[in-house]
Amino acid sequence: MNSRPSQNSGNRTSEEGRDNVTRLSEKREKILEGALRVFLAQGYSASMDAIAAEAGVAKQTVYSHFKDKNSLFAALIDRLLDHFVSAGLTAELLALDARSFVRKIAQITLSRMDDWEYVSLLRLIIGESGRFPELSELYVAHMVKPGIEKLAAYLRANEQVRFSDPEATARVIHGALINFVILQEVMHGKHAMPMSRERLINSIVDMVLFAGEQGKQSS
Amino acid sequence: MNSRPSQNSGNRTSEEGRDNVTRLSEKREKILEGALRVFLAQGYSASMDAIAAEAGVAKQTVYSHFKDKNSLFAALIDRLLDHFVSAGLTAELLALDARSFVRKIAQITLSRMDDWEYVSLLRLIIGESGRFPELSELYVAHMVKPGIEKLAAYLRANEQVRFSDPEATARVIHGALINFVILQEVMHGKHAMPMSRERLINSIVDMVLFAGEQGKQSS
DNA sequence: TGCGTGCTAGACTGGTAAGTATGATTGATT
DNA sequence: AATCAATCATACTTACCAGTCTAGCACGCA
Repeated sequence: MNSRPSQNSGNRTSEEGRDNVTRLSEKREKILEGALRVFLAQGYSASMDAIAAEAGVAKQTVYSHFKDKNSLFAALIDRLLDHFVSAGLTAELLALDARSFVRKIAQITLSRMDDWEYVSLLRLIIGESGRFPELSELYVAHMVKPGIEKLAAYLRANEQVRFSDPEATARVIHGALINFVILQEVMHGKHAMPMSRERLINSIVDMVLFAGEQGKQSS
Repeated sequence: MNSRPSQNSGNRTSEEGRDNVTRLSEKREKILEGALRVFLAQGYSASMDAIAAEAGVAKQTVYSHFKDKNSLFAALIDRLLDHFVSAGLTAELLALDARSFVRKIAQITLSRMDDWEYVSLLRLIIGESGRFPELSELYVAHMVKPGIEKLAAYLRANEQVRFSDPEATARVIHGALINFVILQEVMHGKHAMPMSRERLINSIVDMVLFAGEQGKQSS
């Protein structure tokens, strides 16, 4: 179990002639990558020995870059949240008509179902939201809130649809999408209750467009 | 930390004259109740000593009723799933008109936000869905699938609405509701992005009714 | 050449936890 | 009164783990 030979046997093989700063961040990078794999696979209970081994680095090196397990974990989640912050929702999307816009948003959101890292991160953040409420609040503040707000802003601004409460409507759309990811992938529901993404997307698009249309006619 | 005096000091106080079977299940019950509080509060990493102490029972007694920690955990989750299996969705609800029906379903689902046990169970099952995939599959099979199927059956049968894909529509509704619980309570999002249940419910009801109406007119 | 820095492997400390073992107590049964 | 089964408190074994410590190695710099 811990008989990992660890390729680099204590010496710096000649091919690394970079400056200090670069080397420093290289180790830090390796540690974060190892921590990513181990934490996402095993949860917070993963051992620091396992992380050091996975990173191909001495345990002491981990502690020279991160104060303790908590700090490493928090730094990793921070990093992951940065990485996943929806770069989507910008510029060209906003120019789309309502039908294409909603469909595109849905496709982008659901495409993350294929990303093991994203699915594991979701599970980890929800699972540790008792022990680390700050981290789940970070997730909400950095990934959920901006996404819903942009979606709501689009719904409010677009001429083709009108909702009495665009904020709440945005939540319905977002919730339907994210919960699909949680049900199918995080909770392994795809075997017991399979459903194609297209069917979900079509339903969402229909509901939004029909309801948005209706909103225009009344009031 | 473990200086808990444990009221009952090794003797059965006279007021319990029940038969063996009753006493047996009484202990088992106490253990499960202690395990419930401790597991839901601390997650699977809770210690067996803590559980025994919380249950007011000797550790050995725990092991005489449950093979090991895994079995106790699984038995507890089973029990909790049974307890939460939506007794709703029966009889009188089905007789309601579409608007009242959807609203009622939504209110029932969201009312669980106030239930600490339900919120903690959700967090626990999702968090441990990596380590215990069977349990999350149990959750899906026992709580999610029946609920969505009943909802879909209603949508399919009701005359007032028509959807091209009632199954998918049911998922949208369910996802919007459950994700609201997860966001607001499990992930502590209610401070960063507050929203009243009524607003969400109104949006869902509007979307469902407008879209269901539209489905009738076309096709 | 010699020093400092960042790293390495590995041992160690102190604490916690799962599961087992022991021996006593108690109430029910015979 | 003797026995049995369930329970109790406590201590033990084994294992893991966070975090520290040691001693040595390799590279860069002066």
